[in-house]
Amino acid sequence: MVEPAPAFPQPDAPEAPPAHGATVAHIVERLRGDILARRLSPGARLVESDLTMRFAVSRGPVREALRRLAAEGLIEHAPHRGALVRRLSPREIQELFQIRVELESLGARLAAQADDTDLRARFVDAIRPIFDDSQRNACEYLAENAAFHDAILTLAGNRQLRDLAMRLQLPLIMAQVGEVLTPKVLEASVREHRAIAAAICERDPRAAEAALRAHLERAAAMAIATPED
Amino acid sequence: MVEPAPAFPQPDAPEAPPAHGATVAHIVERLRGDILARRLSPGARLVESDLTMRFAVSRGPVREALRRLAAEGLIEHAPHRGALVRRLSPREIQELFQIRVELESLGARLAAQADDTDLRARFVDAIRPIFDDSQRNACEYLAENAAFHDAILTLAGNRQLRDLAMRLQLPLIMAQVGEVLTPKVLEASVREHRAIAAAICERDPRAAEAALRAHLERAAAMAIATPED
DNA sequence: CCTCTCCATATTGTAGGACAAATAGCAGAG
DNA sequence: CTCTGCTATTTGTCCTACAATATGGAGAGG
Repeated sequence: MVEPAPAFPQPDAPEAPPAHGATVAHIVERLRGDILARRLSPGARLVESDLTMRFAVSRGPVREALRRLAAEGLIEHAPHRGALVRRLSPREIQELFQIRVELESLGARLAAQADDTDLRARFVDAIRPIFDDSQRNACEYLAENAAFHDAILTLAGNRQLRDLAMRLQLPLIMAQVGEVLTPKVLEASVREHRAIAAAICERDPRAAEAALRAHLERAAAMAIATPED
Repeated sequence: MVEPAPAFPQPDAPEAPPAHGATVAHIVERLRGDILARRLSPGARLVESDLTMRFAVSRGPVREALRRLAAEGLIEHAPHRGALVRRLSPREIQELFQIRVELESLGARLAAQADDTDLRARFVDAIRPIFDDSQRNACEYLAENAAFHDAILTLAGNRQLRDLAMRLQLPLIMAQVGEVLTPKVLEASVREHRAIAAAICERDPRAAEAALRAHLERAAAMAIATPED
């Protein structure tokens, strides 16, 4: 009784269930959204019976959804103890950033070397938002940031790399460190994005990699400097 | 009835089931072993009902095991079409090697910089087998190779990196390209391992990274040069 | 008064059966 | 020969039930 009821987003909204065969996917999406939007805070328990009621499905799909989220790294799962929303320690964040730097450096290099005219055109199109000069709030920035990094990896042309980067708890990290995103920080990030984009458009792999490394290393330093949530 | 029975490794051995709570893990291990040892060839179908009979468990654990293997990337899973043992295309292998190079380069760099005396001692101990001068067969080499690369990542001290590398279908790749491992190739690989180990022991990050890059790039070239299985 | 052991409860792990839905392969019509 | 429709296999989901385990509290003992 230490907790005043988990306070779920929608206690029992009708939740129009999707077509047959998409039940699990639906649950996964909902829960992922709740976790990344911090409607479910890190460390929160995910009890199967609660979820069966919330989504009006049986335990089977719920369990599968939890497994998938565990595979994505969004939740932790201990035998007989249930699932918890994952909480990243500063050390884990630091380690993940260290990996991300290498992965995205490779991506930037490959993107700068990409030859496909069509792909490059789509890249330019996808990153258009970063040239918008209006102020962004944290949420807008997170979306723009995700799209920008994804655009680079798409242009890079290494599908495995793109998949891997997406599955690397990057959203989780960003959600957890989202609080330090002051307007000044956001502005600096956007400027760095533009520098990276410029290097890629000019087909300068070294500059692109360097700019991306600088960008991520600054971000990592900031993220680690957030000991408490 | 177009198939003469999938010819499973052990059609219905007793399969002493482990303690409660370990059923899924048990199935996962068995199937993973079968896949990596190529007792289940790439493209083979994994039908749930067959597996329930083979392991004498219900569909629940089987489905969960398949999900976990899918998350590991060892099998592919399409809705209503079931699970197949994953088959890597040359392109995928190339892409994965490209990623692996970056990941392990980072690992080698970190390992060469590691300060922990105890960890270093354990590293030296773990890589002892690579200094054995006797001939290896392909299977022995694969085990030694896996242990060697794992030892580096352990010494590197970045747990996320180690986890990620292990879950990167590296074993699958090695199993799929295992056929090109002629004695001469093995010998060259072992020599390269020793060079990498030497650089790490001498705490020379640049040399360690360079040696590892060379090693993997040669391996990648060989792997891609294997169009057919 | 504090600590430790034991038990009741909540929750997960697994079984087994049932049915709907969707894919794939085959047969027959055009 | 190609296309259409059907059927069989397989998966997706649900339900119920029970075993096994962790958790937290009650009571005994120091």
